[in-house]
Amino acid sequence: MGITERKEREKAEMRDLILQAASDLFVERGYEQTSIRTIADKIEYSPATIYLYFKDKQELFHAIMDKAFEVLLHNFKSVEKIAEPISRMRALSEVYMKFAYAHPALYDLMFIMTKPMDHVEHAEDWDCGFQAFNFLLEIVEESIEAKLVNFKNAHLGALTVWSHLHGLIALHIRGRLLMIPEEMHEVLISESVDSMIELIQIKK
Amino acid sequence: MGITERKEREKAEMRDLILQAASDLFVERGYEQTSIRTIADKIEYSPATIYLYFKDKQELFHAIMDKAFEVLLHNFKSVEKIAEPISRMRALSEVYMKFAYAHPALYDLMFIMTKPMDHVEHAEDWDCGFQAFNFLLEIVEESIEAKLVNFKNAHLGALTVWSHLHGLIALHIRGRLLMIPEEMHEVLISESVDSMIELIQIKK
DNA sequence: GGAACAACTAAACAGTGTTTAGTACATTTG
DNA sequence: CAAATGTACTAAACACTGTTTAGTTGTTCC
Repeated sequence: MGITERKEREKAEMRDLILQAASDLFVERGYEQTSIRTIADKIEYSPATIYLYFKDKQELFHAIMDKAFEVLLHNFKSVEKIAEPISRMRALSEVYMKFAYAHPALYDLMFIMTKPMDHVEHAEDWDCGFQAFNFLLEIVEESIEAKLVNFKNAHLGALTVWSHLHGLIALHIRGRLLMIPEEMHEVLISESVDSMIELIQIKK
Repeated sequence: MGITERKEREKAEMRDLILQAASDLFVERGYEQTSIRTIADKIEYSPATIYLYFKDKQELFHAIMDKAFEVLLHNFKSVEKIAEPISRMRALSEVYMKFAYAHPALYDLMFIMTKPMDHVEHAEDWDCGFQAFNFLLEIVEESIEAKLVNFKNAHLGALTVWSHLHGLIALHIRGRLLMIPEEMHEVLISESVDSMIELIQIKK
């Protein structure tokens, strides 16, 4: 019965074709400028076809977000081999920042835009986000146990680190750092991350 | 010649009427759901009239943002009387957080949304943001001079504090804290701010 | 009273996300 | 093999969006 398998494969390929075209257009032109019609044009199908593979535009962009999280989580895994928790936290922060700078549009989709999250209310619907957060959470737990860091609990520590990183990126991506000369941005942001990781450590 | 004055006053009143209607609709239904037509309906004028007072939707929402910044800056002024810089920074942070929680839609407009900023490229076009940042900058400068805080320079300190506050609010407002139980959010966020202000101080 | 000007609007334009009804082809069945 | 079923796709429409144009109405000025 190879025939149904072939159909399934073709279906998956078509889904991927749409996803890839949408992702490319989104990265180069943004969300608003990526209309269902422009995606359809790019893959040379009619707009209605896209609705045979995705419920609506939101679901399509949620799928793009999921793929982006896969990349981020894959990058995260590269720091797992670092034994010392503080070094691992430093490395994780760097991977996170690098991802944001390499793919600002995708970062936007994952952590800033409302659109892909509008119908996500429960944690189960955002498994990818959960996994990424757990990565940080475990590092903080280990750091607390090793008395390297002085947070009341792991959630507080993880939230503090994450919100600092996110705040820097979000203000930058959304153009709110106009009051700081542009040539200072990069240096200042990486200095801010460094100093934050210094500050949270317990002084000996 | 009171006649031209009356006309000017009427023009300003009409502008304010549009602004207020748009602001109300935006706060209760969001940006997308606040169309030029719904604003026009609310004030019982035709959609085209709105374009006699604002170049486009973006300019209209930029004006709403400006008004929101006026409120924030007014709130900021209430901490000026606090002499001790660290206490003043703590108070400023609280005012900032309280504003964000009281007016999440406006906070979004001021610090997250791309729309009102799309045609703002130079600092001069964002005077309000500049003023708000300076408020924090001066406190950090004073704290550094008094050796209460150990940042290399004031810009680094201000960016660190602001991005942390913004990160917490932005992740919360845009629904990215799903991995943390909702009942913990408020406590955790205020604990995070407190601990940050503790950490940046020089230990004696 | 007639000209100039201002405020306002109806209607249209080009775009959006999405749905419906129907076509054309591949597969399965009698 | 021919007819029936099922699947993939699309043209066209619907109800919306921001914005512009041309034209109407009413006020102000000489």
